[in-house]
Amino acid sequence: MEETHALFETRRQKMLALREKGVAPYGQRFEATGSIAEVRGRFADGRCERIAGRITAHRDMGKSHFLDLTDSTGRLQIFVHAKEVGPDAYAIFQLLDIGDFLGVEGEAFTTKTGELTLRVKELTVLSKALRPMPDKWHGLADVELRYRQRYLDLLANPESKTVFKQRIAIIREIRHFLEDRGFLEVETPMMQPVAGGAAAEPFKTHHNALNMDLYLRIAPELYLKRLLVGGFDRVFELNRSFRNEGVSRRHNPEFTMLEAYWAYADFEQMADMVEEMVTTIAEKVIGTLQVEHKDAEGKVVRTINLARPWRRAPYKDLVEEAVPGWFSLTPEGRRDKCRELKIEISAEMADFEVTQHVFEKLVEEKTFDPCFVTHCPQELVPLAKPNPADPSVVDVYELVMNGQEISPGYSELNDPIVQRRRLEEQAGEEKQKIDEDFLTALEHGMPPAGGIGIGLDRLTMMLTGAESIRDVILFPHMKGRG
RNA sequence: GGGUUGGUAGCUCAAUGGUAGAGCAGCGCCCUUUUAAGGCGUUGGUUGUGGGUUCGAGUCCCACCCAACCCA
Repeated sequence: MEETHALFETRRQKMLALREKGVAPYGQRFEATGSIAEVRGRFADGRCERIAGRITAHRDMGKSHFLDLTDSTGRLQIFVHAKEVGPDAYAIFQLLDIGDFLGVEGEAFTTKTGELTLRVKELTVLSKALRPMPDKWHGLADVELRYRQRYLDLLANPESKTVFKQRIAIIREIRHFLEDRGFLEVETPMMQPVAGGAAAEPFKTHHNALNMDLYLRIAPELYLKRLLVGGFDRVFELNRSFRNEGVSRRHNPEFTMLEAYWAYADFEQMADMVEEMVTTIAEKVIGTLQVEHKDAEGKVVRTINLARPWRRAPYKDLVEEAVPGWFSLTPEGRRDKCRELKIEISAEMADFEVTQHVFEKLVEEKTFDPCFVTHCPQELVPLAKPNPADPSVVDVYELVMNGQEISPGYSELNDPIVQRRRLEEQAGEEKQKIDEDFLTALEHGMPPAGGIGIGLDRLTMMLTGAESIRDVILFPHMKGRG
């Protein structure tokens, strides 16, 4: 797209022509009498108003021109006629295009077709657009352009804008919900000397002045727990974490996570809270507990029922439901069963991994209504507290919905000796991966606590019906153009 | 990483191996109440990039780039 392109050049010439007429093509502040929605709301024939917005349509009738002016609150038709604005302003008007920003002053009237309109008396050029807008009727369909040039997607596709407004509302309501319950929002380091709190590959960076390597956090967990040690009983953080792994429909290298910790609570109270939080938000933001997911043609492909109470079931029961008799089989019998069910497994997999694979394929991917999976095997969640009655399982829930894992919740491990042993086992030879400062904090005493993590991007996908994480992240990660 | 599909004008899309087209946008003209305004005319292309086959390639073959989907 060279800048000598004819469409670009035509608009650039118009911009220069404006300058020659003494009109600044990139204007100053403009005092409107109200937003377009406000002006619409108090519309009365004969009333004088000043509005500003982008020109989004132009219907040229010869001497009469009807244009749409659009701001973030809505659209209003304006009427431009040489007799109303005078010859000088009309000459300026003829240098304007769809996409330009314009301020106008005019008198309200209603056309014979009933359209609310401003009869323009005075116009102020606010900004000249040098590149054309996307197709007004078809919008911007090219998914690659929609992601790479999100501003065009937002301008051309109203449904895309709606999803992002819903995302903003979801995040706002989560904050309200937690603050109402006495949780304090905190900020902890995104650059950490040791990337802890999850098993994931971190991004590495370097601090020049201190000559030290740092990692972008893969989770805020270990710092939030330090705050429990420090006497903050209810804390949460709602912000970005980073994982240096693949990009897919469900993964973006930077993603938004909510983590919350509640002293003296356990995983079941956390499950209660998550259930209440998600249903409250769904009702406030989406307006329903029956969330519809549609295909490209607009046909409903599934409906997620968020009505309470949400199902809670032990991991083993769910696997048995999917494959009756699974836990009576020998390890070899389970592998045979997988072949029979056409579930791919590899020879190196441990037995618990084979079961987990069956869980993912036959339970997780087929569970659309929310379900708290409890009593997960200890091997799957090495950092969690063992269940007092059955040490082979841990006091953890995994919330599954929309075919994905959305949120884990723990009764947090607060025994510093056991925590050290677990971290050492996890780190193996790589002792530098152990956050000693965190272990020191635990040794000073951390109250028993419940904790949760929720992937905000996936939660937003579930609530808005988006099928790709790129549809809920304004500027998703993309490869450089070749 | 593997497979499938796709990339053509600013945008949305066509085009049996045989002259690269339409709608919108743009440009010019007509029109004083339009709603995707309308009418007449018109500009605009290294068909993702680089090779190859062929008398002739958007189309067939190879490599690469980017994207979507599926799989790992």
